[in-house]
Amino acid sequence: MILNLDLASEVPLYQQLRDRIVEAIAEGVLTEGSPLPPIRALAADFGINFHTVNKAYDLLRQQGLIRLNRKTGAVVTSTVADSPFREDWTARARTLLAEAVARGLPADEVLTTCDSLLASFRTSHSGDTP
Amino acid sequence: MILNLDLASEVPLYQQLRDRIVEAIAEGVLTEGSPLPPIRALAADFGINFHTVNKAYDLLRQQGLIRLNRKTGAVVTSTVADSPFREDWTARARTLLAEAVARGLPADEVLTTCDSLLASFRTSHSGDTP
Amino acid sequence: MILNLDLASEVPLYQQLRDRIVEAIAEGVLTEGSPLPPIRALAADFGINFHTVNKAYDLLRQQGLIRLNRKTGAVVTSTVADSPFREDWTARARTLLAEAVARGLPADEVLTTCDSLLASFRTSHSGDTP
Amino acid sequence: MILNLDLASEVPLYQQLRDRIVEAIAEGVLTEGSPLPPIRALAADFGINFHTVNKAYDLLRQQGLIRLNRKTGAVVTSTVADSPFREDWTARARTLLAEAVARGLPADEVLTTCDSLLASFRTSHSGDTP
DNA sequence: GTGGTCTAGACCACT
DNA sequence: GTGGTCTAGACCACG
Repeated sequence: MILNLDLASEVPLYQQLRDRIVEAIAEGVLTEGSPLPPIRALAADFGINFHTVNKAYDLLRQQGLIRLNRKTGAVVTSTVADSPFREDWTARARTLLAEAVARGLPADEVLTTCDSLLASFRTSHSGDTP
Repeated sequence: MILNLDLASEVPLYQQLRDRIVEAIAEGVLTEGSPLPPIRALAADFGINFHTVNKAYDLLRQQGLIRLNRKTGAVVTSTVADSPFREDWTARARTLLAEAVARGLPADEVLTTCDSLLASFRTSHSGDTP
Repeated sequence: MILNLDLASEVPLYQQLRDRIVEAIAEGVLTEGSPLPPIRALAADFGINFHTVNKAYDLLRQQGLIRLNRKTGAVVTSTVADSPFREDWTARARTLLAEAVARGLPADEVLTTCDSLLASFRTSHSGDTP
Repeated sequence: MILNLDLASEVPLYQQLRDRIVEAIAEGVLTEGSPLPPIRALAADFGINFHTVNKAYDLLRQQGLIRLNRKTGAVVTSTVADSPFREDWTARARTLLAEAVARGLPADEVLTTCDSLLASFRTSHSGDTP
């Protein structure tokens, strides 16, 4: 698993880390039961504070995407999207899509982009379980 | 134009305000040349400080969505999405879509949701001039 | 004389107008004694308020670049840069050049750009009086 | 780092502050990674409100010259001039140079002044690490 | 102890 | 009557 962090970005490191891991899960690179690297190891890899990694893992735990355990470390869990999540997500998607439309992107181009992005997830995912 | 702000939200007020206005533009409720309410008037409507509204308007100005003018007030401008915006937007969309997939939402359902949201923009927009 | 105004720009119209006229003088398109278009005619050309043009002309008058007269209209005057102007200009140049350097432009490239811009003025100017 | 602000100037304080910091970066007084004074400390130094300093810092952040962080405070970042900046800067340089020429400054004197100003940046910069 | 947000209220420039 | 600037002071989030 290769994660790209941008140290110069405006986005907080823990947020980037969470985002990259979420993307890895969506892509199927990480599946249910997959172990995540130990916090300290990952922190050492990036040369960042382990508290930062800890915070990212904690965010993922709160969202039910991983389980933290002293023995097993952090492992990916399977989740079902509950209703509150759907509502929240749809509201955020609404804002993001609105931004694209307001900035002049044609709706069909936006939808095509979404489709491509989703396809990139599906492809990598389906490849794992033939 | 009715804008919903959540005073108890984690999201800063000025951010919410910006988001609601972006959505209004996407919906076609606000079109090129549409005047936005004066800063102080809008602040009074919501019972918030005019500096907060000012910050939201300033964000919109930075993104080229509105123009601020002492004479004419704030008016919506037409914009064309430039290349940096497209890249940035796609990256953000990627993260958002990944979150949905990682949380267990089927890709086709996600795409349907996006389509519906985009359609809701199109509908309101085209509905203005039958 | 063709002046390009950007109605969508952040820069005030009267400022743009002043800038374009200053550039025309530097280029030699307008020389000492050249008449400027009547305020109302210029305003009509651009479809802007004549007060805006008036303000631009007034700025130019304050800086000694033109003379306003009921009979002759606005005519370009020859000026010699006085000491206060030199100081003020140098300070502004310092800030502008600093911005280029701070943003990573190499000093020699910046100087070359300045040279090219100045050459473009010289060329047009010298062509008028062979 | 000594910054000169003119409280009586037409130029907004936050703008002056931004300009002085940009100059300090160009001079090499501030280099990549250099910490800027905390907003409130700088405000106290000048006897101005911290919101004013905040606005100056925010401008610098928007232009990619500094990074703001709750942990590390404000630090100078290295930037590469992108194409839009180059165009914008050249347009502004054109106007500024035109003003000098229109006011009667000989082109070669103008160029010499630019050269001197740029040299003053280079000198201070290279002089730090002999 | 840092920057970020929000409130409150002043005066100014422009028109 | 508009947005723009500046001051003053509060509380919060982050680390």
